[in-house]
Amino acid sequence: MLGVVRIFQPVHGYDVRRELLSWHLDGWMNTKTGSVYSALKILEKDRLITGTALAGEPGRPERTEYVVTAEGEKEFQKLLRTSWWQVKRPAEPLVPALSLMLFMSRGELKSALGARLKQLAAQRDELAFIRASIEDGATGADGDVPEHVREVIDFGDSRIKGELEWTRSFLKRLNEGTYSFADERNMDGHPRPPDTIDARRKSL
Amino acid sequence: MLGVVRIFQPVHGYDVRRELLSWHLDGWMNTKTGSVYSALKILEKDRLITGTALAGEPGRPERTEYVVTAEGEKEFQKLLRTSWWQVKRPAEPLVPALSLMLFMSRGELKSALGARLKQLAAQRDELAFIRASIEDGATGADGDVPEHVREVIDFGDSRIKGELEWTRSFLKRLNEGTYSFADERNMDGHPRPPDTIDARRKSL
DNA sequence: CGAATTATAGGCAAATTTGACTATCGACGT
DNA sequence: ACGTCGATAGTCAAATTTGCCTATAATTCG
Repeated sequence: MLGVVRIFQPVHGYDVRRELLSWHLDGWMNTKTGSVYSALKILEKDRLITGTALAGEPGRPERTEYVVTAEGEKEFQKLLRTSWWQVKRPAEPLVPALSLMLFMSRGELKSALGARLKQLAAQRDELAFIRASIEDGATGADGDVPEHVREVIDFGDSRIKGELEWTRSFLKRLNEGTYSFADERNMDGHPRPPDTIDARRKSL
Repeated sequence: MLGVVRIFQPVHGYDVRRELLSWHLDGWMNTKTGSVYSALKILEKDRLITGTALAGEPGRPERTEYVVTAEGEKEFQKLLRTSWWQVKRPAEPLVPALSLMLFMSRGELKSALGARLKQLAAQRDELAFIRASIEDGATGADGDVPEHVREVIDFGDSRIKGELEWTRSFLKRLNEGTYSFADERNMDGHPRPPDTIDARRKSL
């Protein structure tokens, strides 16, 4: 990401990785270690940044520091502004599974949703913890995480709240017997009546 | 995606694309035309599906139909269940821009957020429209979209609601003068007082 | 001290995705 | 009868990403 270089320049690849981690952006972007270096190379090829090989210090000759060029600065502003002005839908990892939900059994699906509720709650706790570790008025001038990174946390938290709400309402619908699952299909194609009656039948 | 083949088998590549579109999954998954065919080839290589070349009909000899193997069925169940039991965080496209927000001006950011609110509202309207086009009790047996696809819509709608809430609260914070933007930095490094005072100063 | 682990720095082959392209058939208007 | 447009069906090179690998300094720990 061009922006990271823009903030921390001059930087080398390892710095970029480190800062992405320290701002806790790794959970919301898919940036693996390897892709940082190739991204930098591509940016350099496109003349948006320029790299200088640093040999200086004793045993560490292999290090390339990058700075943003004038062209890169222009491109950066353009990218930043379109990111803000244009809403882009993220790829939701649950959607494929959701489309295939009828291949599960109603019982397992309910259990899985319960597990998801717990995991989502745990994620929110973790976010709260990270948020609390950001100092009031931090500017990022020292090595610290600047205050506005809290917005990243809050943004994520809101999305999770949204998913929590949907999960609860979906669970309610499942309990009411909505939909006909793979293990419930009988002649007429209607869903089976809810659990109480099933249980009675079983006890016969 | 293995699952799509599982539902519609036997299918060929073009079918897969068509069904993904008809279920409106394209907005939440990143599946471009080309990737469908390579995905099918990989699944075939791994023996999860088997393809049969169909020449039959007049002018269209090039067509390969796929069915899921026994192994593929097992793998399918495994993938489906881990997708449900394990919450995975999506890559949020706004997060990079959010981290770089201080490189914007407060004014433009507020305008952009206003535009986002409108776009998000429009997306919800569109989702409502699609949702309404799904018939009650549809099973997907004919060419229609099965009823449970509504859950996909509702899931997405909840995420959007979450983003809407955050956007409004962020806008409020911006109006209160929180954070110090690139165009607002003065000696002491503190944010400027809120708009009212700015306006007064301007009128002098 | 010496060994093991962690932090620093980066490379690269293989897998995957992208996006633009080819080619045929049928329907439609003119 | 002809050109065009959209739907059908799929290919492929180039761009990108992934995972795992190398190597040295620094730090920890019994």
